[in-house]
Amino acid sequence: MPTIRDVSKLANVSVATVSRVINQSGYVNKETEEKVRQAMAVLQYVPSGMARSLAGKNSATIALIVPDILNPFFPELARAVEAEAQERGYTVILCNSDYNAEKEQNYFRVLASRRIDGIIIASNTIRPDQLLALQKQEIPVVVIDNQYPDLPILSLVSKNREGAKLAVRHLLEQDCRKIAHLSGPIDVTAARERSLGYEEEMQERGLFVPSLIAGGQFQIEGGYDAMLLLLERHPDLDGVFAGNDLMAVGALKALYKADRKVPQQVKLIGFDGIALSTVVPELTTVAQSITDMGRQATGYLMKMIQKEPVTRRTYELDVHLLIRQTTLTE
Amino acid sequence: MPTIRDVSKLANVSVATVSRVINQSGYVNKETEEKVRQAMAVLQYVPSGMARSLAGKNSATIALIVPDILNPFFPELARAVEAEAQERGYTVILCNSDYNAEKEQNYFRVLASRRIDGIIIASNTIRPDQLLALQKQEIPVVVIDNQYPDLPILSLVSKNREGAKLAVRHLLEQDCRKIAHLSGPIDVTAARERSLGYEEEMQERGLFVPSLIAGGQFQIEGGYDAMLLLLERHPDLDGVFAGNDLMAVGALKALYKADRKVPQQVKLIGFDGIALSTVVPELTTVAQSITDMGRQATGYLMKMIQKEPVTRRTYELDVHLLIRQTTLTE
DNA sequence: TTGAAAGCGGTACCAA
DNA sequence: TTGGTACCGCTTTCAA
Repeated sequence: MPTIRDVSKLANVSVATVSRVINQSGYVNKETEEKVRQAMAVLQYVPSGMARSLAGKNSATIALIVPDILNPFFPELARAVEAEAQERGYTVILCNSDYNAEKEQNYFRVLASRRIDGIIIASNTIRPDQLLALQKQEIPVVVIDNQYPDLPILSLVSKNREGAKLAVRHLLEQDCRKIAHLSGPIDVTAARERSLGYEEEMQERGLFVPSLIAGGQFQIEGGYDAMLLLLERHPDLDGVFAGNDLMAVGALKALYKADRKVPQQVKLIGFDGIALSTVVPELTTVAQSITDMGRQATGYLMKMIQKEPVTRRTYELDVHLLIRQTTLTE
Repeated sequence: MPTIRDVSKLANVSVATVSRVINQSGYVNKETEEKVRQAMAVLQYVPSGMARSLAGKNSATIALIVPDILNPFFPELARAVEAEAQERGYTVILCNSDYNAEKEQNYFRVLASRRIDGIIIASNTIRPDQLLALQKQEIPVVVIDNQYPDLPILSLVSKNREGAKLAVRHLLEQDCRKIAHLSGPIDVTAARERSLGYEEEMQERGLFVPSLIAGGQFQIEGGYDAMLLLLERHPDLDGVFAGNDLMAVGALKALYKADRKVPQQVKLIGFDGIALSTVVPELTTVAQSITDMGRQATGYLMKMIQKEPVTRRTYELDVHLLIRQTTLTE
């Protein structure tokens, strides 16, 4: 691979000059610049990103840490982050922690050694003090799907509570009265918020019964098991609000197995709006703007990296009801 | 951030010595080593990966290029690649090309500038000459899901043709006689192979009719549209072999819309074995060992990176039938 | 407007 | 066993 020196020799100028034309910095004579560009073209020269980072300051690389790349929510997020980053000349390192705190720790070591410019974290295993530690090391961090109200941490979350209320209200409008809830892991903020939204809305109408709630992982399995449990407890339930779409799919399977017709006997609504939710029958869901979330997260991170002023607080994104087949009795 | 020099001062040794203990290379006195380790711990020293790469030779980074991160096949693949790479101390850069040749070209520039150690490519937009060019630049490449029989390119593919035959035979055993096929994009090797398998198997029994084939993208939409088309052409079809699981899901939706009962009236089988295929009803499919594929690809790549001898040819992976609900009349 | 040279944080060869 | 030091490829003063 040709180096900057090769170019400088071929163009008969100093490396400093070549560097200037590469970076469009400082004064360079038009003709000189042309000579240099010629030389670069001839040699097919591509500057070494590593050397640049070492000499300069930034690595033009950010990391995205997700807890479960198999959950379609995260590929969608990754896609948006990656697209936005690429447009700004940044490269994304994908870190999949598999909900494993140890793997996550390992990532932090690796990322530190790479002098990453910033991190987007969508993981619930992480503790706030770790985030603060990163910031003290001057590493900008944006958190997704988790919030720390009293800490100077920039985070992006959907209006989970509000979305849950939308969901419950929609079920009520469809004449459901015995509405169950499949809640996600309590240590996940989003899951808690959604459960709270459900609870508040049900309380308000005097419909709340604790045994209508069953918990599980944010996965198909978790939804399946929880649904089966609820059907046992309340064979007459007529509506289900699942903590996320994956759980809703699990619930769908359980309902199918238990011979409940969806939506005729039981109406079902999920949360997330992942593409997969267009199964048969298509899932009604509370959709998050996953792409917006990814793009915005990347945008905020870039601002922090460029030391532009950003308020480190929680930003909330709108959600909207996506009414499809599982709640409609046509 | 502390540097190797900070450590050397604190430990009262030279940077060379510190470097030796970091890399466990050369002779170092036990006690000296201990001193150095102490110093590293005190300073919380983490060597700069960039500097190491610049001075040494490799970047300990590989890239994974996928055409569509939203297709669950690829997150599964990415997960495996990432896991295997991490175990070997490598970092993975994820590149999502969205089936866009231009984006892909851009990636090549970026990756070259980063002096990536190797690339795993699961993209059909790429041309063999580009792969050869990479190899000429000493950049090891492993291709997934595409093959170049006459070129010295290491590639990993599932036994697509054989899998297709398995699928068709299974449908035949379930008494299907009018079996349609939703084929993927012809420029994707895997899609072609699967179509060929279907064709051969049908020909052999004198069941082949060209109009039983309809093509589309390897996505839900593509399957949906193709299925609708086929139903129009052959309202009496009783079996469907979809080019991949996503298309099968689309087909499921179309069949549902057309009021065909699956599996009672029409039996359906997909290809891939992605987790999502456990929708309702659960999809029978020809499963690839996606995780194996990812791990093996990474393994071969590592061998090439370490200049171990590897035969650059096409390696085929077994597939197996995963019989679930869409082909079973209980 | 251009060039010389001092780093950036390591590695590795050669002496001591 | 250890240390001195010349790079790796690029950026960035500082002078010319």
